[in-house]
Amino acid sequence: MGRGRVQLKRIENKINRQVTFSKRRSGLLKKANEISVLCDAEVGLIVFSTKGKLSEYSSDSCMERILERYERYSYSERQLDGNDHEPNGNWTLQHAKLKARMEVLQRNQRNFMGEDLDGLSLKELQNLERQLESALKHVRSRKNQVMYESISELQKKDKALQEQNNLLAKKVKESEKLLAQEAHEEPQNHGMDPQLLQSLNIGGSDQAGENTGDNERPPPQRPANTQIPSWMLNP
Amino acid sequence: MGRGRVQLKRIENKINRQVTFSKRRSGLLKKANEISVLCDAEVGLIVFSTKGKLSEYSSDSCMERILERYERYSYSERQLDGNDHEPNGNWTLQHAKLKARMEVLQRNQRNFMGEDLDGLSLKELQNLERQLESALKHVRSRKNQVMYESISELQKKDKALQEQNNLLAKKVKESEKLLAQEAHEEPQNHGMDPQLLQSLNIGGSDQAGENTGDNERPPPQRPANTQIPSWMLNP
DNA sequence: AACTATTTATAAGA
DNA sequence: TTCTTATAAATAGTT
Repeated sequence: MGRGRVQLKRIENKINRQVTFSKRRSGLLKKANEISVLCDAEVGLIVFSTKGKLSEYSSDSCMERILERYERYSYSERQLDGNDHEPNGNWTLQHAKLKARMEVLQRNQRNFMGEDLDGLSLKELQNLERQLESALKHVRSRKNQVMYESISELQKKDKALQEQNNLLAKKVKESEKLLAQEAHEEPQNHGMDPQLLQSLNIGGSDQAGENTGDNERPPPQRPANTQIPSWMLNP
Repeated sequence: MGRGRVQLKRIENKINRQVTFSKRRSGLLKKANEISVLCDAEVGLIVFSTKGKLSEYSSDSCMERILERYERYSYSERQLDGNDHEPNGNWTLQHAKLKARMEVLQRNQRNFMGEDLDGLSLKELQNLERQLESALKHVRSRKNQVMYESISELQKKDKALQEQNNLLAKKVKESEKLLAQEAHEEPQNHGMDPQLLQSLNIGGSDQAGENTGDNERPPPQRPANTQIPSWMLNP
C-alpha cells in the first residue's frame, strides 16, 4: 500500500526501516484494536523494535490477563507434577514462602535493571555495579562467540559453494572444449560468455562479515570504580 | 476498507462477526509478520476469538522467548498480594502459576547475571547487553549521587565541629587569662595544671583554623560515618 | 470461497 | 517528525 510495491524482506536502509516501522506499528496497533472491538476478541500484541523499544496493545483486559490465559491454554497441565509432597499440610505456608521468594526475586530483578535503587547503600550499589559489569562481560563474550560461530558457518557454506562452483565451471569448460572441437570442424562460435560463469557464483558469502561491523563497541569508559571522581579529589 | 464504512463497535450479527473475525485475523497476522520481517522487529501476537479459540503469531524466536522478554520489561506490578479473588478455589492452579512465574523470573535473573546464555539468540543477547548497559549507567549514577551526598554531609558536619572547636578554644583562652591574673595577684600556684587545660581542649581544636602547623596526618579517629571507606579509595 | 467496489494503509516525497 | 498524495492492500458486502 503505497507508491511502490513492497518486497517482504528486511528494509536495508536504516532510516527508511525506522520510518516504516513507526508507521506500520501504529497501523498494526490500530488493527489489533479494531478486531478486538468489532469481533469481540481478546488480543495481546507485543512489538519490540530493532532498538529494543517495546510497544504493546492489549484489549480491555490487561496484558497480564491475556498472557495468563495464553499460558493456561498452551501448557496448562504441564506443571501438575510433584506438587503433593506435603499432602494438604500447609499450602498456605508454602504459598506464602513462594510469594516471599518471588518478591525478593522481583526486587532483585528491578535492581538488575537499574531501577528502585534508592534504598540501596553505597556498598550494595558497589556490589551491584560489579555484578552488572561481570554480567555484561559474559554477555558480550557469549555474543561474540555466537557471532563467531555464525561467521564460521557462513564461511563453511561459502567454501562449499565455491567448490561446487569450481566443479560446475570445470564442467562448463569441458562442454566448451567439446563445442570448440565441433567448431573446429564447423567454424561457428557458440561458446559461452565467461561473464556468465561469474554470475553463477551464487551470492551469500558476503553476508558473513555483515554483522561484524557495527556491533563492536569500543571500551572508551573504564569501570567507574577504578576511577576516583574528580569531585572527590577537589573538595 | 470495503463497501461500506465501518463503525468501531462490536458487530452484532453473529455470522458476520465470525466472518469478519476470520478475515481480519489473517490480515492482522500477515501484517504482524510483515512488520517483523521488513523492520527487523520482534513481534508476539495472541488472539482469542469470542469462542475462545487461540491464534498466535511470533517472529522467528518463539512466543515463549518473546513473552520472557516482555516480562523482563514490564515485570512491574506482579501483584501477588491480592490474588485471592478465588478464596479457596484451586490453590493448586495458583500455586502452579506462581511456580511458573518464578521459573521465568529465575531464568531472567540468571540471564541478568550473565549466566545460562546458551539458549539466547544473537538478537536477544544484544538486547540483554543493552539492558545491562542501561542498568549499569543507572547504578553508577545513583552511586555517585550517594557518594556526593555523603561527602556533602561530611563537610557540613566538619564545619559544625570546627565552629564548636573555635568556641571552646576561645573559652579556654579566657579561662587561662583569668588564671593568669589570679597568679599575678597571689604568686602561689593553686591554679589549674596547664596540662589539664590542654586535655580540656576537646580533640580537634587544632583542626579549627590554624592549619599552618605540621598537622598533616589525619585525626586518629573520626566518627564512623564521616570516614571514607578504604574500598572507595582503593579500587 | 470468490469477487469487487470502496475504504484504508502506507511508500515516497516534501 | 508530520503532512500530503499516489498507489497498493485490505476488506465489507455481495454472489
